[in-house]
Amino acid sequence: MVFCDVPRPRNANATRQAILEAARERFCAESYDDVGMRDVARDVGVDAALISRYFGSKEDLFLSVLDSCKNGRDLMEGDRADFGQRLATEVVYGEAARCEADPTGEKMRGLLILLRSIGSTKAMDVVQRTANNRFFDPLTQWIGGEDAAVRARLASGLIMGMAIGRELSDGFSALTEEQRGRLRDRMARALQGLIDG
Amino acid sequence: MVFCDVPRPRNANATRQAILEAARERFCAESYDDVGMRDVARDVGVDAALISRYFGSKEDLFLSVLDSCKNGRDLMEGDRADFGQRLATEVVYGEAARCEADPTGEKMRGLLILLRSIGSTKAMDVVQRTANNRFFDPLTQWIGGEDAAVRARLASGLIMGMAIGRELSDGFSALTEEQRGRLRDRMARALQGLIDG
DNA sequence: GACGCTTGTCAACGCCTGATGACAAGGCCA
DNA sequence: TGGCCTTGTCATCAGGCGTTGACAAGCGTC
Repeated sequence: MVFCDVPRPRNANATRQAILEAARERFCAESYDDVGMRDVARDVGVDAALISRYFGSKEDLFLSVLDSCKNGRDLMEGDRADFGQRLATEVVYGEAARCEADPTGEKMRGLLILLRSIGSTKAMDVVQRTANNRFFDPLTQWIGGEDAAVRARLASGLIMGMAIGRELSDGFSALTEEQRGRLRDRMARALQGLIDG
Repeated sequence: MVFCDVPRPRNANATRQAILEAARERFCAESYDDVGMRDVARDVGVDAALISRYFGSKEDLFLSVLDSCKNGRDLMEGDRADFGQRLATEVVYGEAARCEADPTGEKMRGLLILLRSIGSTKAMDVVQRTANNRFFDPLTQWIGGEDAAVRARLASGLIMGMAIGRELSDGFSALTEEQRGRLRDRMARALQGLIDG
């Protein structure tokens, strides 16, 4: 992209932060295995060796990225009566809906990264742990009441599955605009039903 | 495992079949990227070069494996009124439930392979195409009626998401036996509701 | 028994990956 | 200006991958 840029100012903190952000974007778009240290380094305009020095290993970088992401708890902030609608909109419309409550899609980012790297045996430990600590458990606690654990599993399953279905079908491009709307509404209702009991 | 076996009888068809089955098992347990040609070859007791000769490339092997799996349509055979219960049992209990209708878990295998390799950019094309041709489309057609496409998306999303949730949490091991039962029942009801309209 | 096709092995190639240690250059301080 | 710690680069390593073409061995046929 930029091959005649001014040299990066010597600032370890800023560089570290830039690496973290570039990695976050990469891990959000590709799986753990498909993201290369050299790719991230190129995005930042830095040598790959520097990443190793700052973050240790690739797995540590992945962990740092996950830590830097919004907690699953952030998905639940806001009016409880709107939870289904909010989540369904985010999942069905994806980036297109990022204008009001979550302009950058930041709240979903952590979950997206986890979903991307499901299946990678190298990242499995981290993915499992993070999914439980930062997604399933907070959701269970937030739902509360009778059968909270069961309902949380169903809700998160629906969210994850629809997010994946969206990936598998190019953002539900085979559906008409009207159908997407009904998909959103049905999903919202299903989610809300799980929240309300 | 077996280092002093009798040499494999010279039978191209049988060898090809053995490779296909070993690959199917591998792709069912690991992602496209994590499965190595040498791994599959070792399982069969054959040199990796032979796989390349028989199947062309790794991607072709993956495609052959998917083709050899039960079609998504097989998931829907059986009593329509039991669809939710059958699928929910399969997904929630996994291998433990493979005794009656689907003793080998064969019917779910194709879907599992797709889920495992979601996220691998190298396999994405094949995964997308197969998911649509052999899973989404048949399900939509089978559901039929008003809003079939939308309901099919929701149903498949729920199935995929719960299957992934099961992977992420070691077969819902954090839930009690009773909770797993309720999870199954709730999921069955949700699915059946989507089928019935 | 020798030819010839089929079936399978072996060694190697080119490429890519994450990681390492030696080295260059910026910038602060005396 | 000269030393020194920090920040970043470069060449390189060991290891893994899928794939290839040359070679060995089995087996039917003449």
